Amino acid sequence: MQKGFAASRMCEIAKTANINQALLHYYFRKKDKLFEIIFEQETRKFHADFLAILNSNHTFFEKLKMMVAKDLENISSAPYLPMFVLNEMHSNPERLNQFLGSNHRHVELFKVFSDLVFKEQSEGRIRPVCPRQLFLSILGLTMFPFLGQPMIKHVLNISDKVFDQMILERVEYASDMLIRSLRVS
Amino acid sequence: MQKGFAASRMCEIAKTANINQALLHYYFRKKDKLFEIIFEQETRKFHADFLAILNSNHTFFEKLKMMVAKDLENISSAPYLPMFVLNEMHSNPERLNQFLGSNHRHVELFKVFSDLVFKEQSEGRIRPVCPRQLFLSILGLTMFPFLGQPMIKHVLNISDKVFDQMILERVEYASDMLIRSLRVS
DNA sequence: GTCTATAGCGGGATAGAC
DNA sequence: GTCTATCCCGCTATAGAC
Repeated sequence: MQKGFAASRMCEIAKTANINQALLHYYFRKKDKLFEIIFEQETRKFHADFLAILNSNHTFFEKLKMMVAKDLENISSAPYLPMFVLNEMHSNPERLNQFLGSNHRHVELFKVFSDLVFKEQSEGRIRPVCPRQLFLSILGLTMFPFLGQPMIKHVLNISDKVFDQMILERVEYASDMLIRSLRVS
Repeated sequence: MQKGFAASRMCEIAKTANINQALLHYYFRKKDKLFEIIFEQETRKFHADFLAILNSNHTFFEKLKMMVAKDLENISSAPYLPMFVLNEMHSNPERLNQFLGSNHRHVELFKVFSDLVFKEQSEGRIRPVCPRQLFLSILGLTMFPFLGQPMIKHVLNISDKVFDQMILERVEYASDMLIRSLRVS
């Protein structure tokens, strides 16, 4: 996940797993196949958590905060995942169809979100807003710190510890920002 | 820039440039060296534009909007750049010191931004806010759509044309969001 | 299932003619 | 400067013993 598909070496993966390179091939056949399994597995959790929150009984603003919190929590436990997934889709867009093309899980997820936004909007609880822009903003606010982690640590001139602290504080900061931008007053 | 360092092929680069692979090596010696030149060159512009805006005579909110607009404009003309830069720093953090370690351009840029935020804050024109969090938010709101472009197009189920339109509208959306979150009222 | 050894090729880099 | 031909290493993948 740290190095991405092309820069990863089968022998290095085997060594890290304390097994032989031949054994690694015995289990997964091909590097491609190993990749697909990891990719699919790691992606699934995000989808499930988001959907559970959207379908819960909380207010919209509560849901927003929960999404931000859960997203930051999930990524924190696998900080290389966002870059891994997004980079692979950049350098190899065919993979997209390969995995997401067949099932429409993700498209459906956004539809649930979008319907919810329109409902809140028509009932006057939030300002008029484009659901797409809002969705991108949520993901951008949570995922970007991890996507840019090495550069950010350098530019902000902070240690690993301060970075982690910043991520903890980001739940409050990002959800507050989203909510302020949506309030009708 | 699309495929990243590891997945890029010298022969493919040569073919695209309509030259011979040997000639490519004649000019740049090594793949590494070619990479460094591109990396350094492409990174420079962002820094200069940001600094110019921060040092201009506009109000803070105007500056915010200009930063968002200029950032989106710059990235739009090189949509693969953010992923190229950030991914390379992920998979090969040593490069960071190699390029940014020696000169402190970027650290200084953030200091200018940070000082400005504190000034606005102490003079009561914006709510108290952590400059780091705000800085990350600006970059996240502008860069994420490009970092996640292939996945976003799929999840939102939109065409290239709609995506481009969305980016145009994002200047208003993102700056509005930032400003709403900072207003004192 | 787990290992050693190696096939086989893709790709970076160079030699050397022109 | 520009080309063709080629070296050679690194990496995926497999063959085959145990």
